[in-house]
Amino acid sequence: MGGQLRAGGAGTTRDTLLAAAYAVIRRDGFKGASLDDILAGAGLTKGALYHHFSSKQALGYAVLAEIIEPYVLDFWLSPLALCDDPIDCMHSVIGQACEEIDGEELALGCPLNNLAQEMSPVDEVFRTGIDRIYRLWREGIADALRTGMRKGHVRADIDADRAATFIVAAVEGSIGLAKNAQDPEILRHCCAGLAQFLDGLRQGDRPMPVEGRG
Amino acid sequence: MGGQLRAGGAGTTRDTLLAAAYAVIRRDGFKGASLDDILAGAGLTKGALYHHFSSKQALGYAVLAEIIEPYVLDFWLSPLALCDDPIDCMHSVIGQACEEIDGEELALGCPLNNLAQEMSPVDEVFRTGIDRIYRLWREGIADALRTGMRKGHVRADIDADRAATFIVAAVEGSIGLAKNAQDPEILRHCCAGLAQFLDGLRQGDRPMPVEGRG
Amino acid sequence: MGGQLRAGGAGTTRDTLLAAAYAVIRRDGFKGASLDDILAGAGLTKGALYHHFSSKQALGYAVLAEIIEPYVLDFWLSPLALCDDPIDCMHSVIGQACEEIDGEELALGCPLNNLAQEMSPVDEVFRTGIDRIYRLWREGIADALRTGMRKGHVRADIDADRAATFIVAAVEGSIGLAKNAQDPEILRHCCAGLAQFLDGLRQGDRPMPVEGRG
Amino acid sequence: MGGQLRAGGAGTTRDTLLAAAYAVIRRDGFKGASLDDILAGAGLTKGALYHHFSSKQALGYAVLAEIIEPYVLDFWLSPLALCDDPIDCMHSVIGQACEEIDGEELALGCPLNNLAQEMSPVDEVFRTGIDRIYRLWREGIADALRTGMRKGHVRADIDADRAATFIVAAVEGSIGLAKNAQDPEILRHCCAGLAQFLDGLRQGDRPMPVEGRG
DNA sequence: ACTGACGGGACAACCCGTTTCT
DNA sequence: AGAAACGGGTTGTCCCGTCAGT
Repeated sequence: MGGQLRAGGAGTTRDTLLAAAYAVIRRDGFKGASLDDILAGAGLTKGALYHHFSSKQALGYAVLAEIIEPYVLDFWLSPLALCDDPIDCMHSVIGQACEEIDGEELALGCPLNNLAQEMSPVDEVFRTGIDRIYRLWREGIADALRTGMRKGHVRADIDADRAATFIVAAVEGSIGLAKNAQDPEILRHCCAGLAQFLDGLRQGDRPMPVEGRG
Repeated sequence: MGGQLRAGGAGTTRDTLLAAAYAVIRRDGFKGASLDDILAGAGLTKGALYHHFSSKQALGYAVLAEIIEPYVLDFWLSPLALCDDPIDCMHSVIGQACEEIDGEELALGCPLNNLAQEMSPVDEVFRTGIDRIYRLWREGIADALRTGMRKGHVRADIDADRAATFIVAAVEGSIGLAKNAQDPEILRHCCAGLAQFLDGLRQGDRPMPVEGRG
Repeated sequence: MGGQLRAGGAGTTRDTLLAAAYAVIRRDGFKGASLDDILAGAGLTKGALYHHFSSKQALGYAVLAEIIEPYVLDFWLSPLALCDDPIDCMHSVIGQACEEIDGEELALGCPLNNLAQEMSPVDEVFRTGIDRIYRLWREGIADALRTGMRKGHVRADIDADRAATFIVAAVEGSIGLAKNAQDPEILRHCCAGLAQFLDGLRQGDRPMPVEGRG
Repeated sequence: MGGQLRAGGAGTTRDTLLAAAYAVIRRDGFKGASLDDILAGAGLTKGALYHHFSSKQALGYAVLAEIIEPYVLDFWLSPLALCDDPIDCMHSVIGQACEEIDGEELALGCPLNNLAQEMSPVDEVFRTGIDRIYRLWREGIADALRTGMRKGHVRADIDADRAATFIVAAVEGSIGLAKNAQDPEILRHCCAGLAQFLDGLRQGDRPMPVEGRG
């Protein structure tokens, strides 16, 4: 494809469209995102959009696969590949998430969860693409937990797949709750609960006592 | 609201509209729900709707306040008012939720979370109404945990508000994850993780061992 | 239906829409007819149109069934029901058509043939509806010819169905040719040829000599 | 036109475009034929098209003049130049047309008539070009009839121009009627009627008896 | 000679609200 | 109280034409 010609340089028109679409979709949802808004944000016109994408659906699928998927997997999984103790690692990733998500970012929620709740009942392609990301996310955590078991950091009597699934669910639920409350305090409380659950997975049985009441 | 005037009689036109709106909104989201679809489901016409509600927004707010709020609070909180041990009680409520949510119900997700993720960033009235329900839900659980502390069923060194917030977040996250996966197994795994967290709150320190790997 | 309420009075909104659509479709074809043009001609708006018709297709089908079909059948068949000699009768109908079709009317052609040539290869519903009209038209002529045979006006050794089919084809072909030429002379020449064919069907074997050269 | 410059070589890019455009226009009409479809069929892109043709209209005019005109005139007129008896000759040409036009070909109708009915009221250049072809067609038949008169094959008391015009009209009407019916039987019936008309033009006055009823 | 990106406009479909009338 | 007609606006889609680049 002609795309190869400029694969080296960043900032193709296609990338501009994806970025603008990502921003509007995140704010207004997929159905609520108007193409005119996206195009205004990208500084382009209908002709450009329909040259690169056959439909609004196709644009949305590309945003999911090329923007959201790498972002989520990179943020949550790549630290796990480098760390020694997966529980320590997840603690720090969650802490980082709590810090980064503030102000306007907080009110927008998780782009993956937003799409999932809106589109999965009505669009099978979206649902499949989102399911793929969730599966990779869960498998990445489960693999890290199993590695941690072999190294003696994680209790061996737990089911890594189930724990990973619950961790993902709790993360998404926490962000979603804080998004609606528009209150970073809520997010921190949830992160504390999640941290408590993570500590329950540590080798050495006895969970860490919860930090004193605020 | 005017609904109180005819609260005695069942099956009013207003109730029919609310029920039909609830069904369509749950499936298609609020923006995606067309008034024509709702009206067709109710067997009524525009005139009836705008006689009872001033706008689509007003209809949505009424669905939230009169259908979703009582449903959520009744399902999750009323058992806690009757039980002795809140942790046992929540175990059974969660178990009930896991059983009830299957097939088509599973794919539709939690009506409260659906509305929250879709509307809270773009409609402040919705956000406030949803926030109210989440707050009541969290307070109900926190109150039950505090009562359980006094009775000696719950560890005294935890923060009841934080734990309650995390529980609500984990519940919504679990349903949301299972909704996208369309897989009741996912929901059961998440419930097991949540149960594990709940057991960590028990007086008597040592968490229940997780059931053996499937 | 509510339509019964105003069935007695002429000039319903629906009729206005049909008439305006007929005019624009006849001029620009079905695909070329813009809804905005039709609505401007009717003095109405989108809301009115989509209240009465579910789509542009549905509007087109209604124009075919409620405007074009009665017009064609009434113009060509009702005289045959009253006449004694079908060949005399068709002579006069064809003569009437030649006179009526002039100027702007000539350049627009036959509305039935226009729709047939444009839509029959790409829209099965149109094709079926048009085929129905052509069938009724052919059958009406064939019945009249058979009646004429019994009365001794028409040769008994011809196939009435085949003759009727050819007559319809020749009529449409003649109008179509004159439409493109925008020349009423062409139409008159064709009508003369058709008249010659009709005379060949008369009882008394020997065809009328053609009128002398122009 | 520039086409003459490369008339010697077959399979030029220009010819490819014309062939692809002819195929799509025949199926979808001129307005309905999208340039993207034509280009996809030709395996070329916009740049190639607008290098050879200044607009979609120009492409259509070229299809008419360089594809349709030679095809129609060659099919209908060249046999007449070789035959001795024009009526015998037309019988065989019509019979050939009846045999060749079947299945998918039947449903597409006559490319000349298709263009005429769609475009002649809205595009004067098309109308003129089509009129030219019809005129040449009619004149070719009329000339053959006049030659036949001199040789004694054709009745001398008819107007050759009028007869030729009616023959062309009847041919187009017959193909058009069969196209809509999607029934080769209709076409055969019409051809029989046309054959009957042709026999009425023979020297020797008495028309051939029609074949017995089917 | 030909490619691909892009501009800009038009169209059908849909949707929410209002109003009139029964 | 409710049915039906209608207004007015927005959205996704598609399509023709141009232009810089090779």
